[in-house]
Amino acid sequence: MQDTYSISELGKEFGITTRTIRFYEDKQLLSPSRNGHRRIYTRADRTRLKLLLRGKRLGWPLEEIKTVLAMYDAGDEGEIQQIEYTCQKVEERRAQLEQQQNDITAALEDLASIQTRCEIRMAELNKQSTTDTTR
Amino acid sequence: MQDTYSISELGKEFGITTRTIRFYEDKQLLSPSRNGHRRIYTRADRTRLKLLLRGKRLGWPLEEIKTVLAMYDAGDEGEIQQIEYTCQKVEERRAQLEQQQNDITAALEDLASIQTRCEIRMAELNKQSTTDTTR
DNA sequence: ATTGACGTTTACGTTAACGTCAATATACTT
DNA sequence: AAGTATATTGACGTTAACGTAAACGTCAAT
Repeated sequence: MQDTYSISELGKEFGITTRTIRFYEDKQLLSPSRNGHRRIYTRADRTRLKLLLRGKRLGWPLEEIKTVLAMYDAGDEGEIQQIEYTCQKVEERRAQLEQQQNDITAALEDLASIQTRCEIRMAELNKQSTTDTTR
Repeated sequence: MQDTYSISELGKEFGITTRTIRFYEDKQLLSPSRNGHRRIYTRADRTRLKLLLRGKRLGWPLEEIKTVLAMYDAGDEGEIQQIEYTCQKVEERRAQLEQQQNDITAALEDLASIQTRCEIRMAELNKQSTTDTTR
């Protein structure tokens, strides 16, 4: 485990281009420190990117991912207003995640039924081929 | 439960614009019948749209949703090639869904921990306010 | 006969999320 | 000193997924 990473190292590790990483920075989702002009990513930066990509896999737009990342930062700081706002955002996100969970469950069930139909059809096809007049 | 639906009925029911529904048709995700020029949606069409929107909530691009919808249609028809292709697609999708499931589990855990931190911070703030010198 | 609600096609506009150069800098190696 | 690898910013291009607006058709109600 390294302490810091270059932009290309992170790109390789996560299978994304450096352009993409810079784009995320441009959109203020990342803010690495610099050594001169060069970007240096700490472990915290890397974790942030990891969370970002998880959001992507869940289909969230970057703006939404940004607010989620902000929740990580704002969870134990700031005044009442800020904390209550964070709490509310947490609840919203939880609701959406639960919706997604239900959607996934339903989708998996559908896939199972499609698979069953496939198997039945395969059996049919095998039957046909064994009694086939062309043999 | 109606037998058929107009485009605006479906739009209202699912909270999307008619433009969106027509766009999906243009992309060949739907293919309603017509009464003259007017589109008529059967229950099957409605189900298709419902599945489509579920895919959207899971963050799938329309092209991917299209192949998934094709799986529903191709599950019990066609020759070996076709069925095996469908089977393979089913597996791919299952893998992605399971990945998403894991991501959701992780995200929910993170939210829980953020919530805990929020509560701790709230307690701190309450403590401060009760012993506050400004009172 | 016209108004209003609903529908149609056609076409251009917009935003998000990058890709693709190009020109330049820096550092290490040979 | 020259080459190679890796980095930088800046600018323009691209694709997906619609939005928006124009111009028109149809039918029922006023």
